[in-house]
Amino acid sequence: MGISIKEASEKLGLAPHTIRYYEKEGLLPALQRDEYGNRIFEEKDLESISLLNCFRVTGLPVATLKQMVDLTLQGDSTIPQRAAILREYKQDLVRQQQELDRAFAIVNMKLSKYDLLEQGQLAPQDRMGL
Amino acid sequence: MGISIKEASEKLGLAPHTIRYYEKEGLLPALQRDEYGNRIFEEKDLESISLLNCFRVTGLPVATLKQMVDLTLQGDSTIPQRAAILREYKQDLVRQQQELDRAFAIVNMKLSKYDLLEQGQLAPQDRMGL
DNA sequence: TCTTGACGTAAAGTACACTTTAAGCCGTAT
DNA sequence: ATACGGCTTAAAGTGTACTTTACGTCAAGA
Repeated sequence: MGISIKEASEKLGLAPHTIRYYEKEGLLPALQRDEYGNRIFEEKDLESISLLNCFRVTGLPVATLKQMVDLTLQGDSTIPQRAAILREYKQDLVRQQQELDRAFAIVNMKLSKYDLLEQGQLAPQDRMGL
Repeated sequence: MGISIKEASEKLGLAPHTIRYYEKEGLLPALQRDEYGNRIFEEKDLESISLLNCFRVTGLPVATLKQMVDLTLQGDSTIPQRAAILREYKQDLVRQQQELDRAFAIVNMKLSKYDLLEQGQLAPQDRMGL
């Protein structure tokens, strides 16, 4: 049925330690164990972890994820609080999007400038920092 | 002519300490001082710091920024190395862009689902984690 | 049987980027 | 004249998210 932490780790691209850490922090409250106490991962667990990881790598702190999980365990009455957290998080995603756009623009500009310089097409006074 | 660290800090939205930290790490090698040793910031310094900050908040480590600054100080012969760093960084920006897109999609889906649930329009079995 | 490898826990350690602390100098306002 | 606010330095401290270590259990293969 379910898979081991090693297999889950490989499917998710996360270290086994990181998954144990997430469980210890209360991010995976429904994880099953086998007769020896080993964690068993089903498809829904992999999806949960993948979602947690997606939010994590885009800047949502572990503590906030924990808060969301706890609210979810309390039932539908906490939906307004969860929605509030998500709306704030979304604002942050927008900010990150803007920063990413700016970084892209600068990198592309510099890379084309480097190309021209390597071909000797650009005068020195047209150069810029970094 | 130039402005103080306090003013620069306000213009950039960075703590004065952070700017001093960047200078100490070698990220600002050309910063001028006044007769009392106080840092003086000109427009080009603000631009440099703003660029450094843009790259930083989009995941480029301080150590890599330092590497770029050092290479730049060595002249045009290091352009190939700088271009290589920027290309790798750009790859990472693409990865971040994808993660951001996924996070946006999930957040939007959840927010609309919350809206429907609050209106009692959605059956319980249609609900999802978090 | 015994070693190997994967799993477990708890706790300490690491990496990164600041951030705070401590101590001191400088020019102006009271 | 002396206290205040802003600047300086060097070094220690903080927060976050892992990551590593140390130690122990278990089941299968040589």
